[in-house]
This record gives sequence, structure tokens and C-alpha cells, in this order.
Amino acid sequence: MFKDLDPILHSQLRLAIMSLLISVREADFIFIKESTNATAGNLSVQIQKLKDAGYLEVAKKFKDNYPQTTCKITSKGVNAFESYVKALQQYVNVSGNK
Amino acid sequence: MFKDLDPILHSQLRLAIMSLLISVREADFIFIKESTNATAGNLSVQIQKLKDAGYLEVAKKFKDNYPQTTCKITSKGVNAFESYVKALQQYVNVSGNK
DNA sequence: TAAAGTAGTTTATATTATAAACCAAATTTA
DNA sequence: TAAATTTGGTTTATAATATAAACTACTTTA
Repeated sequence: MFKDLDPILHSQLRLAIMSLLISVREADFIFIKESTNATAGNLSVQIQKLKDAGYLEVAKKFKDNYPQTTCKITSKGVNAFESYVKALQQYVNVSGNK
Repeated sequence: MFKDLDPILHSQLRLAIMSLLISVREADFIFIKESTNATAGNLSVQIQKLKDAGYLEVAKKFKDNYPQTTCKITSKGVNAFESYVKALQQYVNVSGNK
């Protein structure tokens, strides 16, 4: 009846990160942090988890003397996101919603 | 940018319970348990949480000599569910999905 | 050169989810 | 009819998760 929801994606912050990266394709740490209102610590941990899951590619370099972490969604990440959305619809697409 | 997701509803099992009760309006413990594939213990805890949040009304009676727990969604629950779905859409309605 | 700021990471703690153990009553079986 | 099993749950212990606070390493500014 209800398909399981990917626990990696069923988390507010990680879902927001993925949502963002689906539309912009690439974003750096600070931009994601400000867009999601996350704390740096929380964001660091959640990016790591998405990376470990293979949903993100993370590149670290220096920009104007400061470290810069750039994230990009992988095709695996795009697929996972799409599957998650499809699964979610079983939960929220209640008959009779306009 | 991203609205907060009600943590009471942002849980697979609790969301499934609510989804079910939105469409059937009333269901007993066993039916919910089988529909969601939840263990009894987990279900018991999550129903209690939804009740504590005021999202469910829980009635306990006996049916054919056995205890029977019946759940019904409240109007507060319906509202919360609808708000949750609306908030979720910010996360999953990425431009260009058909 | 000391203080404050940038861009993060690590770790400790609080919260949450889940399963295992338990309970009381009813029923079946031996 | 006593013991074992089933029903319909609840309670509690543990594992997993999320989050904030503390920390690191370096840079800029005063």
C-alpha cells in the first residue's frame, strides 16, 4: 500500500539541499546554508551523508584565499529524488484534492 | 525559501496513518497496522503521538470480546495534513516536472 | 599582533524511531 | 481443565537521527 520513503531523502534539510541542487545543478556551501537557513554544522553533516549515499558530488577548493565547498547532484541523486517524489505521492495524493 | 515541515507529520508511519485516515475517516488498530505494515508497538506509539498532537481522536472499546482501538482524524488533523502537503510542494515541485 | 571574521568539521547531546519484551484477557488444544 | 497459543494492544530499552555547540585552520582588519 505505502511504498517506503528513502530515509536519506526523508529529512527536511537533506530534501531541501536536493531540491535546491535539482534546480540549480551546482551550489556552494554558503549559498545552500543561506537558502535553507541551516546551521553550518548541520549542513556539513547532511552534505556528507548525501555524498556518502552517492547523491552528491562534493568539490573542495579555495576561492579568494578561503575554502569553498561546491556541491553538485549526481544522476543517482536525481533518480533517487524522482523516486522519492513518486513514493510520496502515494501518501499525499488523497483522492479529491484539486 | 523552504517552509518548515511539521515534524509530527514528517515521519513515514505517522504520515501513512494520516493519509489513510484522510481517505477512510475512521479505522481500527488492526486495519491500520496491516495497511501500513507497521509493528504493533511502533503503531501504538505513533498513534499516541498523533493523538497528543490533537490530530487524532482515539476510542477504545470491546468488539467480540476483544479490545478494539478506533482512530478518527480531527479537523485539526486535516488542516495540519493539508498544510504539510502544501509545504512539501515547495520541496518537490521542481520546475519542469510533468 | 591581537581580535574578529570566514568557512567549514567534529563531537556531544537531545530527539526520534523502532523492536523487543511485556501484559491481560480470550481462545484453542491436549 | 490446565497448559499453550492467540489477540490486541502497551511499555521500555536500544538504535538511529538530527542538531547545536565547540572546535579547527586560516584570513582580514584594527
